[in-house]
Amino acid sequence: MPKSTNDPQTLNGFESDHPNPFMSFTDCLHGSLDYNTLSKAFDMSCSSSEVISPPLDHDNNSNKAAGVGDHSVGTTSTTENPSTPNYSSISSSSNEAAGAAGDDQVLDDDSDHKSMKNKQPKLGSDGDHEDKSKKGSKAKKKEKPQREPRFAFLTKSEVDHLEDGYRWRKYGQKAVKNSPYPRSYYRCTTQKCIVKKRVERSFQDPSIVITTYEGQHNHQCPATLRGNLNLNAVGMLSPNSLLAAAPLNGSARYSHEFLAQFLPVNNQVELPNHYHDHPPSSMLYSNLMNPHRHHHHQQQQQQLHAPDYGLLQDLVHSFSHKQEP
DNA sequence: CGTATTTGACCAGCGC
DNA sequence: GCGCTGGTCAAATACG
Repeated sequence: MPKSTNDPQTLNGFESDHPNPFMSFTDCLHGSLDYNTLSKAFDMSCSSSEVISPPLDHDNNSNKAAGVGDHSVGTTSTTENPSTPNYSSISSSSNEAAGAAGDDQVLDDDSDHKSMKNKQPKLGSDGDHEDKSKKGSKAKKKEKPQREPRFAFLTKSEVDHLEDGYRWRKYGQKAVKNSPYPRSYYRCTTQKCIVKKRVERSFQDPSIVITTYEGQHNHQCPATLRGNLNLNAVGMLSPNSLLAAAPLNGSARYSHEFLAQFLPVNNQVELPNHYHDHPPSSMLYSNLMNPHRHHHHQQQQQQLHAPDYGLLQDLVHSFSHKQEP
């Protein structure tokens, strides 16, 4: 799985020493970034900024799902093309929020209960009687499993499975309705770590990959441990690949503040020359927020504006609205 | 041979 | 109640 080491951004060396107070994706992923932080961000946005994103649920779930899909995970072709930065967006949702908003399934939290559920008697397996007992317990009470926080990264990349410094094991793949691209399900391979992630690719804009993380890592980033700072999540998902951010749940709202937390890098890191041609996230970010600037990036925007289905659409629209009051 | 991926089946939730 | 859909499991397979 670690085959795919894409990450165009590793080059930046951004996080290699992200000296700042801002958190890296990695931080976020392994929990350094307190969920509350995000919540706060959202709260702020809620109170201070306009709603740019409709609850995900307003659309049909399937559509959302349809919008994106993924394929090969393990790594197909890692296109480490420094010249082709990925643009990604981040979004998050909180447990409660998730449930409350009745958000859709793409990010749906219920994946948890599903996992809890005891499915599979499956052939061969001893599941039979166990299953029964399980069912019994299930029947007793289906205490809702607590939902894990989720963060979605909208990434513009040719690589489906973005290297984020953690090790993932693929445990499933499903075809996405209305999309030629499947959705892949991954689980952190670290023991006791329940973090999961879903990778989907927009079929309208196949260059966009949506990675949804669920839960927080309760361990150090393997890459970091190895001393390979370049493998930091941020490095992979890269700041320069940030496209936009959007909350996954209906209750959350976008905000500059929120985004700022994920798009800090630019502010504190000096970019390689080639980034002048391919401005990093912040650029894009500002672009998203201020469409009238950075013309040559409007392309990206347009892609995003395209009536996509699914999460992508939501995300995109959110931004669109935000931009155009 | 151990580990990771693929793939079909299973299950729960939701809408009708 | 039925069918659809998303999410997960685990046997089978692939890969090193």
